[in-house]
Amino acid sequence: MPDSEKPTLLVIDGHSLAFRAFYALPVDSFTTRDGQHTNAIHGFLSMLILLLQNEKPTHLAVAFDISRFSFRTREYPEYKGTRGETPPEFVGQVPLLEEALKAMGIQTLSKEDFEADDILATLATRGAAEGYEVLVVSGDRDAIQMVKPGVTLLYPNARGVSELKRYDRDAVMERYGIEPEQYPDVAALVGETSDNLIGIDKVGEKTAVKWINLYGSLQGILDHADEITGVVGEKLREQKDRAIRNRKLNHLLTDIDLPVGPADLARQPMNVAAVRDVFDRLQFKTLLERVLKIAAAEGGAEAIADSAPAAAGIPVIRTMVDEELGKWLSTQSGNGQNALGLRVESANGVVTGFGIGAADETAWVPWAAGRLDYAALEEWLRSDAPKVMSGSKAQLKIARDSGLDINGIAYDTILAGWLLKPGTKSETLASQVEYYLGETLQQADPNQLVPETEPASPATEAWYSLRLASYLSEKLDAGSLDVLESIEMPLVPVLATMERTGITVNRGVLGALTTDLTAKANDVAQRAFAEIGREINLGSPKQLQEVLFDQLGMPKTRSNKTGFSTDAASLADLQDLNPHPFLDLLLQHRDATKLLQIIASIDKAVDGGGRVHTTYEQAGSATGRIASNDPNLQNVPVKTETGRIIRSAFEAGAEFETLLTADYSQVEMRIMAHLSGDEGLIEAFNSGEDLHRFVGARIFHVDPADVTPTMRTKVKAMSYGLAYGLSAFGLSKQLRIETSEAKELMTDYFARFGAVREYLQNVVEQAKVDGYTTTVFGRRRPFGDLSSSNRVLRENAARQALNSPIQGTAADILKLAMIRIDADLTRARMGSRMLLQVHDELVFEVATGELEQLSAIVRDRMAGAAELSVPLDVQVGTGPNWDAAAH
DNA sequence: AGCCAAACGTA
DNA sequence: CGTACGTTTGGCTG
Repeated sequence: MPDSEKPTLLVIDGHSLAFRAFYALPVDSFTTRDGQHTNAIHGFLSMLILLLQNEKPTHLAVAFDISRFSFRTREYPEYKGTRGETPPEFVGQVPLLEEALKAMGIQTLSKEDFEADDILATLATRGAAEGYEVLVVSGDRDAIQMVKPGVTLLYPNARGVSELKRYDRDAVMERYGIEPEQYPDVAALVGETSDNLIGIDKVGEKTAVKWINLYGSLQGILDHADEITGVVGEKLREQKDRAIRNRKLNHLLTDIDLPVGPADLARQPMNVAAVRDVFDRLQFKTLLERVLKIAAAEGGAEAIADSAPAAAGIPVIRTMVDEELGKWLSTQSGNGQNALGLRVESANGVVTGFGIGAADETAWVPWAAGRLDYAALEEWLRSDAPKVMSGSKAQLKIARDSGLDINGIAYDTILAGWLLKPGTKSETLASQVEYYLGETLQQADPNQLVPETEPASPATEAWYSLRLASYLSEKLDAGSLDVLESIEMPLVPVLATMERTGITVNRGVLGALTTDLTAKANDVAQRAFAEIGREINLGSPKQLQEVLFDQLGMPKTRSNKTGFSTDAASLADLQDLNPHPFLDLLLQHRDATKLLQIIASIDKAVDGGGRVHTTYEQAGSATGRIASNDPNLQNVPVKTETGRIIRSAFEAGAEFETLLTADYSQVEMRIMAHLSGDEGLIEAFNSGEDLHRFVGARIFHVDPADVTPTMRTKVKAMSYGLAYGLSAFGLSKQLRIETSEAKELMTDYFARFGAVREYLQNVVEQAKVDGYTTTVFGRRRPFGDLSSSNRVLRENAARQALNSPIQGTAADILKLAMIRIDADLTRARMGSRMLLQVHDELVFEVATGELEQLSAIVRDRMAGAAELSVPLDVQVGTGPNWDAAAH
């Protein structure tokens, strides 16, 4: 059999290669935003990808050492003893690497008490005997002994892992002048510093090779030790035990017991979704593409073969209307008792049909406005008969745009998947089918005019939604399921209504402000240029760095990836240390351009009716909050005078009496009081006194009336910071006070409100045990890094963990309030409408004559959304615009 | 064109 | 060395 037709078995020493990569690539350039180091993973994977492309292995495995201890260290405790502690930056990367390999369908092997090289040697021996072309990848020189006909060693050169040198028998002969199997004899004589194996003094590679060629083997040399003259001969006779010991230790075992043999290592198809998931987390953009290309190339035939049985499992699609459909619907749904999958299909925002999925049958219902034979369908859609969807809010909006309302949306697989894994970016139906069911949902390729494969029918999509729902419900714990059913699902139609309603924006106000700010920005820019004698792009941090640190020679600020920071805090520091008019002008320019940018993003979103419609991302945040985008109406300026002018452009619609805003005051602090049970804090909220004044009085031992504004500022910053895991250092930075004073402030705080500290510590401890945190309502957020050996990762995770129950509970509370307010508005058939949600605030449009009624409902529902050990305080304000309605 | 980092707006 | 987001910009990469 010619070589090209032999199966190729590729076996890799995972640790040695990853370790090489770790030292070959700079740690700093390979770090995720979260602080996870990835250089070893990156180096390893890029090498692996090259190997997959170039060698096209049919069989593949990566072997890892389990620990640094093996039968060799038992025999000789000093073995590898010179190696210092493995750097923690490296250790943390190995599990992630293993995860990536698993996603790529690559088997990893390890065996207690043995080293990876023993696994490789065993597999190489068996592979060669079974007719494989074996490629061994290892950075350990001992691996040379594995080389023989059918076994080639790929050895990384000094420059890292990007280039591998091929050692077959001839290459070993050429490089070392001996047969591969003689290499351990040479190494035994010379010694191996990296393994802490000392050789014979005065014997180097040259001498050892000469002897081997003379006497054939180490044994031969020892047998003829008397014939060797000179000092080396003496040393050999004196120290021959070393060589014997070394030879014993560097012999790789070729017959260890492994659970798998070469044949079991056949390449497996990649789990594309899992690959995406891991690579996304590692922030490997280019590598992901290269891997996906390989997956497509090699998985093509297999993937189709794999999906064939699944495809056969997809029920036949029936196309029905009217009476026939009515009968089918009532049968399949058990008269509205059983959930059916539903998919609203649309083109250019207009409904074109509905896919409906039952357990074993699916239906496609084409739809066109105004036709009469859809009575049964419309009745079912409108009814409370349960429906399972994927991405229901967008579909609901489109249906409503076409005059069809949908009730009974009981389950959304996207929201369920998010509750299972909050913090990962939100999924699509196709990605869920792939990830959870391991099947492929054919999708329309927007880049191809004539698609290669027919996209799945909406009926099939509906059927998949139904299957996913039962799968995901199994996976979700009771608390998360309760959050899904009692919070997230009821919120869907509420958000859909808010989005469709939008809010009126006065473009005149925005236009006038744009004119002013543009003039201001230009003026400030010109004056800034005059200060530095040249024109630069003030929006370019890079150019600013040149001006500040090179041209003006200012002291260096805190460093970031591109050099030194020019953010507002750094510029303020510079203004203190090295006052210069340019700094203030720059800040003014930043301010003006930022506002202009926000205005522009709002302005371009205004529709023909003068309203702006944001889109709420319900499955976007890790804590349970809702996000707003396109445009983001949750970051409209409010803190500055000019910012408030922007807010004043948001007005009540022409037919409405006024805007009403309602927000929770200090909701997160109240939740902290509740969760910690701190009696001091609870008393603070029950006393009716201003919170920060109350706390300040306790900390500084003065009467509430004597709390100065400075004291109050400090207390306020600290109180809020606590819920974020603020350190004394961070507090000192923010308040621009000495670290010692900040430390004292915190000590004094905890002396008075000790249960708060206890609670915060406890949250992290509990999360470490459970692997997740929980809100008051049962929403979970998983944490994996709380026990990480990487300090940055661990401490980041701890801060997130202590904040999540607080922020998440606040999110749950407002969501519940929204659901109940919406229900009240509907029940009372009111004309007033809920427009915006900004985390702890709601904005309403008040219909004429409804102000009192609405105000009462909003107060009642917001204050009553949760029963905490402290009251929920709601502030309500009204006015013609968002600014005026604030209080 | 697409992606990243920086910067900054909100709660 | 403070949580959670989204958007824009400049600048680099392909």
